[in-house]
Amino acid sequence: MILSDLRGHLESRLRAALGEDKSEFILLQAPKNREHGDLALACFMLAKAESTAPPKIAARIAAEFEADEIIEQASAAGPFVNFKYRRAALARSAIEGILRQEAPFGPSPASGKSIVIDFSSPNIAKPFHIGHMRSTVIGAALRRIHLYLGAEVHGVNHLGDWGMPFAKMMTAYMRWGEADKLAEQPMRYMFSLYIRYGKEAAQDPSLDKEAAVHFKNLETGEDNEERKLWQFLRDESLKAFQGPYDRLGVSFDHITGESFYEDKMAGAMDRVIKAGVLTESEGAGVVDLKDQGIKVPCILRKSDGTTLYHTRDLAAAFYRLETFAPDRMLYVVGSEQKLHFQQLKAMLVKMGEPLAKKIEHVPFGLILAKNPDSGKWEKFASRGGNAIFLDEVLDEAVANVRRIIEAKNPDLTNKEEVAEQIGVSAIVFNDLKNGRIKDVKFDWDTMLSFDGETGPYVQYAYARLSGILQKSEAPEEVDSLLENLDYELLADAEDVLLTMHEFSGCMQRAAEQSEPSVITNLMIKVAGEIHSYLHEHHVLRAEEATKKARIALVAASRQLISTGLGLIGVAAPDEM
RNA sequence: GCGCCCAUAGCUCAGUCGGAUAGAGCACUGGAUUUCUAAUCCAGCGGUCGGAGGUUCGAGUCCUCCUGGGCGCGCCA
Repeated sequence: MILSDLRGHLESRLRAALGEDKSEFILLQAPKNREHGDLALACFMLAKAESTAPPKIAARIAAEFEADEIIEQASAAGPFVNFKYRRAALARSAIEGILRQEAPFGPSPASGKSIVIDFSSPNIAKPFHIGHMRSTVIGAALRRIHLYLGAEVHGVNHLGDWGMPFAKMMTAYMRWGEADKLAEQPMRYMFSLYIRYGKEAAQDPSLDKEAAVHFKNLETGEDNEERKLWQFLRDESLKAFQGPYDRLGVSFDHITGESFYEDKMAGAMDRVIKAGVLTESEGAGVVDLKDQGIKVPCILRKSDGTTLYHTRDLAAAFYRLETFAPDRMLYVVGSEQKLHFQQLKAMLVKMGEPLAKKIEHVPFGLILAKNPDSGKWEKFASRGGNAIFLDEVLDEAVANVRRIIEAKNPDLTNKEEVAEQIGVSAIVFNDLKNGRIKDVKFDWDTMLSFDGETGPYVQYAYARLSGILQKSEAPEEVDSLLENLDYELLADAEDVLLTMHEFSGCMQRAAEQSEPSVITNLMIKVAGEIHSYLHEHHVLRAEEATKKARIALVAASRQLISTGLGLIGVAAPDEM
């Protein structure tokens, strides 16, 4: 049994030394300046609790602290106590933990937690454009992160396959559509009809009324024309979406769109009525939320009797609660829909449903395009037809990678495969690099730049490590790799090792805050430290014992980067 | 008008529960390669953390107000 959790070890020692009642004041933090130490305890709060001066407490804790097999020393510096790990313990815990794939470096055993993640959720009969990417890659990353942490995860693609947007498509087709063109290229053809609808509906409001009728027919009819068209377009859309999903390496546990709840909405409405919160307003069925601090009521039934987004989300929430018994229900949906989820939660609170507490909206920023005339960043308007299709972006990135490969590594064997991996990854990585709430400024130069903090930068570190490992002819088997290893010889790798130890905390934070960028940034940091280390320390030319130790370090770094990139959905080719 | 989000280096962004001297990348300048892959590394340049108050031993981080930008605000999703 190895001890991977060095911080936990120090924490429990301090709790034992200071008393359990002080445990809330034991806040360990890595000093910004690593020269101070590996972990620091700020004594301000302890000092307050004992009403003495912080430096005094710090001095006392440092003096009374006895070194052990993990902690080499504790030293007071003003109001701080700085702790330093033994370098061998630091190296051993990270390298063995990673190579043996023991939690927290490896996958955790089943936690018993169940988590539903609603993500991607594109509207059917529309092309998969750049705007759909964020929910898709953020949600997919969260799904993998929670799986790694041992949760039972239900990733749901809540397709927009019901309601008015689809009714509008239908209206356009029924007015202007031609069957043979639809059969030829369904998605492209429907998109052109959709743009036409947008233009004509702006002039002629009767189109929307017509759409409402079609929706009513769809929702009430059984085997009518609307239903057949709906089935056809849904099937075609799913086929078409598989392309981007495959390229992005995204998978779902359930593909259940809004239509899935068609027969579950009546039950949900019954619960609303039973809870006594449904009222009539201008012919519609609404739940007033003023007492919940929300001015806008929630409409569940339109005056023509048809359902809405809220009705389906309510039915979906009940269904998921009963089917998956989740601890958390995450909705990876753009920040512009914040009010919607506030209303959904408020409505459930008003109904007295504890389910409300489980619902978490995971909002993210918009993708903005630079207006060439004004120079301002603006939202992409898909209706205006200036949407950028995801395939277009990925193709462009891949083409750029091809050029770079020809320039830098023309002898690479599987160029096309690697170009696809690196190109697609660069786009995904770029999306998951910044905090999800930030708007993404879509800029071709940034998107296609592969220097510095980018996917290829991390992949390059991985490829270098792979190359060294291959040339080393080291055994693949972990036990022999670690046999008779002198960890003292890795004291010069302390920066890499300390960063490796951040993995566990980053995973927790990424999961709790639904923030995959934490992992992305850790990978940049690990890759940077590896690049620096390899520059200054030769592995294969080192003296035998040192070489053995460094090979283990290389193998562990490679494994950790592989894990991290895997979690955010970025490929790790061995050569590039 | 009301509500929510954002504002940190020229640009794009990190900054963990409030803790020591605010960090990266890009761009720019200079340097490193008979190489385990230079898609790399090292150094330099660059800051009124949007502004003003407040809380605190301590604020980029918390509170209030203001400014600028974005998003949203009943039968769309």
